[in-house]
Amino acid sequence: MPESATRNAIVEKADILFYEGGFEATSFATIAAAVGISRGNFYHHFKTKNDILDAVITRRMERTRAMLDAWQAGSDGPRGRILSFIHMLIANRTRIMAFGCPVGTLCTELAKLDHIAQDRAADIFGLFRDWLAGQFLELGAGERSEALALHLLSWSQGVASIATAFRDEPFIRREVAGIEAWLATLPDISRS
Amino acid sequence: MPESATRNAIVEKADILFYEGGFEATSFATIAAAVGISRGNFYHHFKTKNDILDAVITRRMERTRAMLDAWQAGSDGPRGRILSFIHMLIANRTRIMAFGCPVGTLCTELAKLDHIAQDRAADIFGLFRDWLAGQFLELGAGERSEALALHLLSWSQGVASIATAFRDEPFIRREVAGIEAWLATLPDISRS
DNA sequence: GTCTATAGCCGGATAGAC
DNA sequence: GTCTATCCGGCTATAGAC
Repeated sequence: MPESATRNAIVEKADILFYEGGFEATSFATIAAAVGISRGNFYHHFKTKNDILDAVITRRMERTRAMLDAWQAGSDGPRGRILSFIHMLIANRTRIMAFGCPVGTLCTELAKLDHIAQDRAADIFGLFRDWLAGQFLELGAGERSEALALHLLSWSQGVASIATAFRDEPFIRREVAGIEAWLATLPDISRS
Repeated sequence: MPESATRNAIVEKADILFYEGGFEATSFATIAAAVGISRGNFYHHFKTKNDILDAVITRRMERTRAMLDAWQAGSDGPRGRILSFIHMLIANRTRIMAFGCPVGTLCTELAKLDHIAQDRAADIFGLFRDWLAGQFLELGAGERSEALALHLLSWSQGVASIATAFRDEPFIRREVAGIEAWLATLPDISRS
């Protein structure tokens, strides 16, 4: 996997276009035009469409890890770090109302296509799940940590889904407030 | 809109195929083959792909209304009727893990395609929202009824999304139990 | 109403010149 | 590495026979 400015540009644009328009609906021609290269050049970097998808998922994994690491480095404590996760819903609200959650919508589309990369896409969710479970563990949730992580992941997915269907921004803010209230009810053994 | 056995068969198969494979990925040829007719015959009944989508959405609206009416006719009281809604997650768990929620995934796909029928698809959610709001109103939730309806709709969407990504049936059952517990915490003024 | 045949376009993918 | 040119197949959609 050699570093190449063109290759990086392709993956970056494909990432955006897959999110905004869906994987299948995004053609090579669309990506090539967005990058500003010919279709022929495209095939020098990626043999098949699945190769691009693979690269996009890899990119998303890397960026997700980097984001989680950055949150981890912030000295907010587990509760503050979970809030960082929750507040993505507010920060990205406009794009969520237009296109849904990037991870959830990709997983769903790949499921319907019965695509080979299904599980790799779900691994992005896995990064969030494991990181959140780590925070809940620090809060003292013990064995319930992973269930709580999945619950919170699921909650955010539901908010994204309904927000997309109804383009309802107040709904997002109301639900985020609800999540914060829920989080506040959890005991914190880390403050002792 | 004349009644026709062939037309009905087309809409019925298209409904299933759109759900299982997605709207855009499902071709006329696929539907025609599933129904057992030629593509030419197809165009006698539907001029464009959007026409089929319209018919599918109309069909889903009708079937949703019928289902909600049936639940309403059951004499369980508002809390029992809300449980009927929740238990769809269990009853349809296998298909949800494979293809997600029929309504949510359609709305999301149409959003990405920036499709004209986006709002009509969201109207199916609207039927559930309004019906659920009616139940919460009966429970005495007053002005909070619609927010509670959207919250429950969102919750079920989140469960469907995560269940699809991880194919995790125990997760579905755990979350359904969580929803039931949440429902039990709501006061009921209808029993007086 | 149902069929066959076909137009015309666009998708992914390849070959080869520069 | 980048381009142009091109192949092949599947797609939506139409025309017209039966």
